Formats: sequence, structure tokens, C-alpha cells
Amino acid sequence: MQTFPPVEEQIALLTKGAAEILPLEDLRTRLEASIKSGTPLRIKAGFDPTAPDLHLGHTVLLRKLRHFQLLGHTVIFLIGDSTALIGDPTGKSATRKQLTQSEIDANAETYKHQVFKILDPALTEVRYNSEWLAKLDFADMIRLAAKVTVSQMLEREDFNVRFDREDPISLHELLYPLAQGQDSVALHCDVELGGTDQKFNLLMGRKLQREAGQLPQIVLMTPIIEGTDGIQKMSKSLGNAIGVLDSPFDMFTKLMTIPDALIPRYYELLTDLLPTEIAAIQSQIHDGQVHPIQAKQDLSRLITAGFHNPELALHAQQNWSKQFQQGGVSDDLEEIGITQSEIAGPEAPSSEDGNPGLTIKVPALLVHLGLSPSNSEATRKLRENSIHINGQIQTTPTYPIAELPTTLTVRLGKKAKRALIT
RNA sequence: GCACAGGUGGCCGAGCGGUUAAUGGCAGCAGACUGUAAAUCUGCCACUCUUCGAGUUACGGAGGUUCGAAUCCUCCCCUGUGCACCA
Repeated sequence: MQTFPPVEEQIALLTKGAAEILPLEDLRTRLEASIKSGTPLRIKAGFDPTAPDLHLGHTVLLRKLRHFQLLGHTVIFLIGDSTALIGDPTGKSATRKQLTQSEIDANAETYKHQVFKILDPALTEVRYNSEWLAKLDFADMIRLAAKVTVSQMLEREDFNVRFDREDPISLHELLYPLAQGQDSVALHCDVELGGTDQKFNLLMGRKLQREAGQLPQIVLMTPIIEGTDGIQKMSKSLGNAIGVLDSPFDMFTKLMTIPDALIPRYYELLTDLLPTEIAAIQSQIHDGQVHPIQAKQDLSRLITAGFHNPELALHAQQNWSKQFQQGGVSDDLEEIGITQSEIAGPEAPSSEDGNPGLTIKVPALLVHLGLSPSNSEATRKLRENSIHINGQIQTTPTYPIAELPTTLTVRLGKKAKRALIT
């Protein structure tokens, strides 16, 4: 028989940073029952295996799952390999390609690698919803679909909006909430976590569990965090995301680009600081005791350290300062190897000693370094005087190379890369 | 199945036979400014090349008319709406 912290203590930790808990009273009674029986609660969170790049937005939820683990409960990390077949619930892309088993396995591995930066692997049950969803036959599907009416389905915000706008809604998309709800039934969940945008689907689990004669799960929603632009939700496709696998320098640098106004929110959702501590920082910024850029550096270092370590975070901060404040370049830029022949320019006139001068094409160099998507784009940047090579503004499309191998530090705006030309 | 309205560059959205990679907005990139960012102002914003120029792709798809089409015609595909159908 397992023992747990007192109810109020558990509630305090679990409600911190949660956007909404439905219904909160049920969580209390469920926790009490758990203490009494010595049985951990079963906590589910589902993830779509089609997008294995986790970013800080996902970690808001993961941190909450971690809280449950700290309290001794069982966390089920559910990989939605069956639901992934249905498609994108945002309706942006109509259908997704069907993943092969090996792709799903590979994605799942990538997931675990990232998720266990926050969750304790020993306390995490990893499951796939194909375990039960793939077994459903047509009759099962009909029984399931019969539990919900069309107008109940269309209450969902996303469907509602699309219906009003006369945008297409495929019939199979309506299956998504049902499938997610069925997951809760199959797993006998006590609590399901999700973002606030998942409310409808989360509540469907309650409905289906009730139908199945189970105690309906409690729904805990975490806020959707804004991306580095400070406006739209963090999302890889919007280009405003910070990846959990980003290097310390990338992570720190991206964190520094958030708008000042977002500092308290990032503290709240991405660190373990207490609300009182965050309020203190906020007031210090407000009355000028702490400069916003200082507060932001502290924040960035703290978060970066959490995914790496304090030394690397400090080093990232120093490199950030070099590159963004002092006009220099980070001192541990990775060298990207490029052969001279890949980007060879026209032969330069021979020098006195008779050796033909080597040149490289600058646009091709930028493309090889990933600083530009195309030669045309790089050529434009050349005209805009925004390319620096070894600290000098570069305006011509060819660059002479004195000898091989040689190292070039290339900057486009604030971004910098180092090329090793051989 | 019938009728009607639509399908334009990352998104929204003009253009509706002829200066044009295609008005404008958003997003994005760069420069100035700054405290990193934001805001503001400015420039850029299809690709390739031997780049003050040349070429190649682009307006759902395929044909056609025309000296010339995103713009006209034909067929097809897709979306929505109405009617019909409704086990």
C-alpha cells in the first residue's frame, strides 16, 4: 500500500499553473480515495506521433505530468498512433499520410528521448492507442459513434467555426474526439491532461467513461504558451518555437527574443519558481530595480540550464552577449565543412607568383551554411549589405581564397556560421 | 444527379485579353534606431545563371482560341450552398 502527501498539499501543487480543472471538487475526492486505498491515480496525456519535435510549449504539460509523478501517481504517456491516421485537428491539412510501423516506432523513440528530459522514465507507462483502437470492428465503430449527436460534435469550437465559414469538415475528423475519449475508457483514466485547446476532446472522455460505467475522469488543462513572437501559440510550423533539443546557445538566443511582457508568463509556465517569487521579479522590473534585459537573461539562463546544465547555460549567455551585444560571434560556432569545388567561383587573375587565385561564390556559401534558402535570396542580401565574412561587409558575389583549407566566419544579420573550406 | 458560387504566390485577397512574377494586407528577411526584443522608419520578399543583364517556371489540372491569357472556350478534378435522394 502506497502512501501519498495530504490532499491539500497535492491540490496546491497540481493547481499551480493549471488553466482549468474540471471539476476541481472531483479531483479532491478522487485524491482522497486514492490516499485511503493506497492506490495511485492513473494520469493520461496523449501525443501525436507525427510531430516528434517537442518544444517548450509541450513542456508546460509535461511539467504538470511530472508533478503527478512527484506525488506518486501513475503517468501514462499515450502515443496516438491510431488517432494520427485521422488527421490534423486544426483542419489546416486535410489528411495525413499513413505512417508505417517503423516510422511510428522511430518517432516514439525520439519522443521518449525528449520527454524523459522532464518525466521520470521509471514512473511512466508508455502506451499506444492502436492497442485497443485497431481492434475495433465496424460494429464497434457504429456503437461508439451512436453515443454522440452531430450537433454535440459541432459544438466543438473548431468544427463550429469551420462549419460557419463553410470550410470543409471531413466526416472522419469527427471520429477524433470519440477515439480520444475511448482511450480514457480503455485505460481507466482518473485524470487526463491536455492543453486548453483540447477541452472538447478531454470532456468526451468523461462522457464515454460514464457510458461505459466508469467514474468519469477529471480533466486538467494547461495553458497554451505563446511562442517567441509573443502573440501566436508556440508551434514549430509558425517558426516561433524553442525546441527541447536545441543547443544551449540556440535555446538561450531564442528565449532572448521574446517580448518583455512575456517574461512573467515564461517564468510561470516554464520554471518552478513560486508565484510569489515571480511577482517579486515582476515588481522589480516595474519599478526599475531590475532592467528587463537582465530579467530576461536570468530567465533564459534558468530555462536553458534546466535542459542542459548551469555551466552550459552561462556559457551560452556569454556567447549571446558576444554575438548580439558586442557585434562579435559566438566562440563555439560549429564548423561546417564545405569543399572549395562545391562552391567554386570563377578563377581569379593569377597573382605574381603565378598561382591561379581561388574564389568561391558567396551565395552558394550562404546556402551551404543554411543561412539562405536560395542563391537568389543570398544575392539580394548581398545588395542589402547584410553579409559579413570574417568581420568585413561582403558586397560582391565572389570571395577570394588565399589558401586551402581556410576557415570563414559568415554572418547574415545576427546569425553566424563558420565554414571550413577544404 | 441538377443548379449556383468558388479554386491566384506561406496565408488573406485584388486582377477578369496586352506595360509587369502578377495591386494591397499579414507573416517573413535585412538595414537604421535600441536594452536582446517590441514599436517606428527604410529596403527586400519565385528560381537559375557568365547578374547594371539573360533565361526558366508560376494564378486547381489538361487541352484549345489568339500575335498575346491568371483573364475567353471545352473537358476534368476539388470545395461550399440550394434542390433532389434519404437506408
